[in-house]
Amino acid sequence: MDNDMYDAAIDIGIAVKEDPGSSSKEKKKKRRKRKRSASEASEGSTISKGDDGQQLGDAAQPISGASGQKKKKKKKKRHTLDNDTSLEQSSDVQKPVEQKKHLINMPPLTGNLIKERSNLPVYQHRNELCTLVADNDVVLVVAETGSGKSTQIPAYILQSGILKKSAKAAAASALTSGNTTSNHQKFGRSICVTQPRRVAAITLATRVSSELNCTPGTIVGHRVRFDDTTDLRGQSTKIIFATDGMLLREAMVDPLLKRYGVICLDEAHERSLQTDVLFGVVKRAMFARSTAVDEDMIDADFEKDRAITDKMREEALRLGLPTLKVCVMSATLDVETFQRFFPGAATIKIPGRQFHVQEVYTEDPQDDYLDAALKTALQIHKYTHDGDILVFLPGQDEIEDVASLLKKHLEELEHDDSQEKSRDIVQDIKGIGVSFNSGNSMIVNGVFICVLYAALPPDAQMNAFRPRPDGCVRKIILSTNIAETSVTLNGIKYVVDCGKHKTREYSSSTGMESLKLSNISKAQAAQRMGRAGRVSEGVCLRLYPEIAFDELQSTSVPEILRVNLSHVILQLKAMGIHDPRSFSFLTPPDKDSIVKSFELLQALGAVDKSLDLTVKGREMSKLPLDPVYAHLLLQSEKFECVSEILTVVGMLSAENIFFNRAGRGDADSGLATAAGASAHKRFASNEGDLPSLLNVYNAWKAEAIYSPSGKPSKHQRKKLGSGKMLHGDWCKQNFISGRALVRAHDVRSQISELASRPKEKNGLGMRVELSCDDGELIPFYKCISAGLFLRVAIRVPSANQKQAKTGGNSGAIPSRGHYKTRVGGNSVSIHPTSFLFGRIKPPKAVVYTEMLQTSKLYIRGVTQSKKEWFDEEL
DNA sequence: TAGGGTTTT
Repeated sequence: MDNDMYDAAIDIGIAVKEDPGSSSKEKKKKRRKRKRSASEASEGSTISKGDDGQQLGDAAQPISGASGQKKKKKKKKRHTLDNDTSLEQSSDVQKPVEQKKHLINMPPLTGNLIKERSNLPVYQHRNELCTLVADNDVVLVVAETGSGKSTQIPAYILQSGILKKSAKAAAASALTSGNTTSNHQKFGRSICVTQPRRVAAITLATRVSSELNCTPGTIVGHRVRFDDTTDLRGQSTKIIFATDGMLLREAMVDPLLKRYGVICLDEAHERSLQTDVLFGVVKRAMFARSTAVDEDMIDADFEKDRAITDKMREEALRLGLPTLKVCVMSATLDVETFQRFFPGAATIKIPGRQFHVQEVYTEDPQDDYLDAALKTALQIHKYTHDGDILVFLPGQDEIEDVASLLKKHLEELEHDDSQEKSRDIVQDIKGIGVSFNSGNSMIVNGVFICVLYAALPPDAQMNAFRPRPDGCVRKIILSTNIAETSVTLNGIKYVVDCGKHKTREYSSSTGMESLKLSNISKAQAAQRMGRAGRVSEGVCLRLYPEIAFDELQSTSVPEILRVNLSHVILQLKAMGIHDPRSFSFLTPPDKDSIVKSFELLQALGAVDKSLDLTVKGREMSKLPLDPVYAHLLLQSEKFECVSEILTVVGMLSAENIFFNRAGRGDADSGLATAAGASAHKRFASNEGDLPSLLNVYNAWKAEAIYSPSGKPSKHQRKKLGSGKMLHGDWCKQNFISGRALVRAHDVRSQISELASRPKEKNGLGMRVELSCDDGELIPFYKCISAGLFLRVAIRVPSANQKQAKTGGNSGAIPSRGHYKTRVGGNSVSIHPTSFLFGRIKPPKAVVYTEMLQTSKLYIRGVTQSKKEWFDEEL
C-alpha cells in the first residue's frame, strides 16, 4: 500500500471517531509527534546497526528491478521529506535517552548442525541483532527467504540472556516500589514466534528442537489448534512457535501475555487477518508492561480504552511483569507502515541467500494469458535441457485447461520435425508415453505434468513434491498461489508468472463476498520469482511488460480490508476493547465494514443497542466459530438438537468435504467425476446440504474405523469384518476428503468439549448429548432455519416456469432455483455444488450459509425451509 | 452449472 492510501485509511479512521475532544487536528498533531519520536529513535539506533542498517531503501532492488526502484523512490519522496523535517526538529523533543549498552557478544553456537547454522546470513548479524533487541522495545527485522531468521533469531534471543535480564530488572523495580511478590521466575520467560500457517509453526519447532539438541516439547515447542507440544514433561517451554490465531486466543484469556518476554511476529509482510489484529493486541500488552510511561508513545487510538489499559498497567505493575519486547519479522520493505505503528522501532536488514533469478518480461501485454503461459512453458521446454518449470495461474479451471492443452501439444511435438531438441527428448523416453496417469498428474513424452491447488486431494497434490519419475526429463507444475507461500517446491528453475490471482473480496456496503480476478502485487511477484532461485540460478518469465510490473501495487491489500470482520470485532469486544473503531490497527479497516459487523452482531444478540457485549455475546466469543454459527449452536439447545448442530458446524468449518462433486473436468478425470457424483448420492438429503453433511458424518461414524494415531486398535480391527472399513478406504470409496473429515471431527470434539464444560469453568454448560435424530429431524430443520434467519431466500419463478405453468412451451430448459434473499433482496441462484441444485421442484424457501459472487451471485450450503420456521425471528 | 490461500482457548 502506498503512503497516500495509508493516509487515506488513517483519515477514515479519524472520521469514525466520535469523541469531540480529539479533533482530527489534534490527532494529526499527535501523529506528527509520533513520527518525530520514530525518526529520532531510529536515528539513535543506527549507532548499533551494522553495515546494512542504512541500506533499507536498496533492498527493494532485487525485487522490483531498476526501473521499479526509480518509481518507488519518487513515490516515497514526500515521506522522506517529512522525516527530514522531523529530524531537524528532533533536538527540542525530550525523550528518555536509553543508556547505550555495549554490543552483546554472543557465545559460540551449541547444539547440532553448527556448520550449516553459522553459514546462514543471519549468523553474521547475531551480535547486533541481540543488542538491538536488548536496547529497544520493538525491532523490525527485514530478512528475505533463506536468511535463517525464523529458526535462528529465537534461539539467539534465548541464548543472549535478554529475557533473564529484563525479568530480574522488573522484579527489582517491583521490590523498590513496595511490591513484595517476585515473579521473575514465572513471567516473561518465554519467546513466542507466530506464524500464519500451522504447518510452518510445527516444522519450525521441530527444526529448532533438533538444532538445539532437545526433545521437541521441552525447550522448544509448538502450539497450534489440536496440537500443543509446549510444556511437555513439566518443563516450561522457552521458545514457542504458535499460529497467530493461537496467540490471539491466548490474549483473550491473558491480555498481558504474561508468559512472554519477547514476541516475534513472523511473516508480517503477509498481512494476514490474525497477524494484523495481533499487532494491536501485542502493542496494547507492550504498552501496559512498559516501565517508562512516555506519553508520546501512547497512541491516540488508545485514549478511549485508556481505563482498561490503565487497569492492565496496574496489574502488570502489581505482578512485576518485565517489559514485553516485540520483534517484527518481514520479508518486504514495507517498513514504513510498521514504523508508523511502532514509533521508535529499530530496524535491521539481513540479506537473504538466494541464487540469482533473471527477470524476463514480455514486450506487449498479453490478452490471453493462458495461451501465453502455455506457449512460454512449451518454449522453455523446447530450448532448454533441464530444470523444472513452475507456472502460476489464477485458479483450478485455468490450471486444468492449460494442463490438457499442454498434454495435447507435448504429444504433437513428437510429429513436429522442426523442433529438433524436443523430438530428441521425445524419442529417448517414448516408452513412457501417456500411460501414467495418477490423479490429475500425467507424463507426456517425458514431461511430468503436475497440477497443484488447495481443493485437490492430498494424494494428487503429492505428485508436485515427488521427484520426477525415472526417464522423465522435466516436471512442469501448474499451480495457484498455494505455491507462493504455503508449500515449498524443490528444484524449480523456471517460474512462469501470469501476474494474476483470484482474491476473496468483501463489500461492506452489500455484505457480499466475491471472488475476483486481479493483478498481483510486486511483493507477490517477488515471492513467485523467489521460487526459482532456491537451489540454483533461475529464470522468472513474467507474462506482462515491465511497464505493467512498475504499475503494480507494491504490496497486496491486507486481508483485514477484504473480509467480513464480525468475528474479529467480537473477539476484540471480548478482550475488553470498548470501541473497536478506535482500536490500534496496523491498517484500520473501512468504517462501514466495522459498522456492518456490529449490525450483524446486534442482530444475533451478541451486542446490545449501545454496542456492549451481552451475556450471549460473551458466550459466542468463547467459540472458535463464525458468529452466525456460534449463534446457531447456542440456540440448538432450545430445539433439542445440539448433537446434530455440533456435527453441522464441524462439517461446515472443514472445506471441501466432497471430492469430484459433480461438474466439468477434462476427458481424463471425467470418469472419476461421474463416479464421485454417484458416490455422493447416498448422502444426499432431499432437504438440502446441511442435512447431507450430517448424513456423511453419521455414515462415517457408523461405517468407518478411524484412529487418530493412524493405526486402529485391536478392538477396532475386530470390527473390520463386520461391515466396518478403515477410514482411508471408506473415504476413497465414498469420494470424501479424509483430511477434511478428520478436521470436522476434531472441530466437533473441541466445540463439544467447550460447550459441555460448566459455565464456572469458562464453558457454556450446554447439554451436548441432546439429539433429535428420530429419522424425521424436524427440530433440526427448525433450528437451522431459526439459526440462519438472516440468510433466508425465497424462490422466484423464472419466466420459463411461468410459461410452463400456463401451458406454453418455448423449448428451452426452464431455469430453476432462482431466489431472492430476504435481507438485501439480492437475486441469487443455487450453487451447482449444492444438493438442491437442478431440482425439478425447488423448495419455496431456503436458508443458506454463504453467498458468493463469481460468474453469478450464488448461495451455498442451502437447506429447505418453511415460512413459519424463520418468520418470527425477523 | 463452478471452488485464490490461510486459520481459531
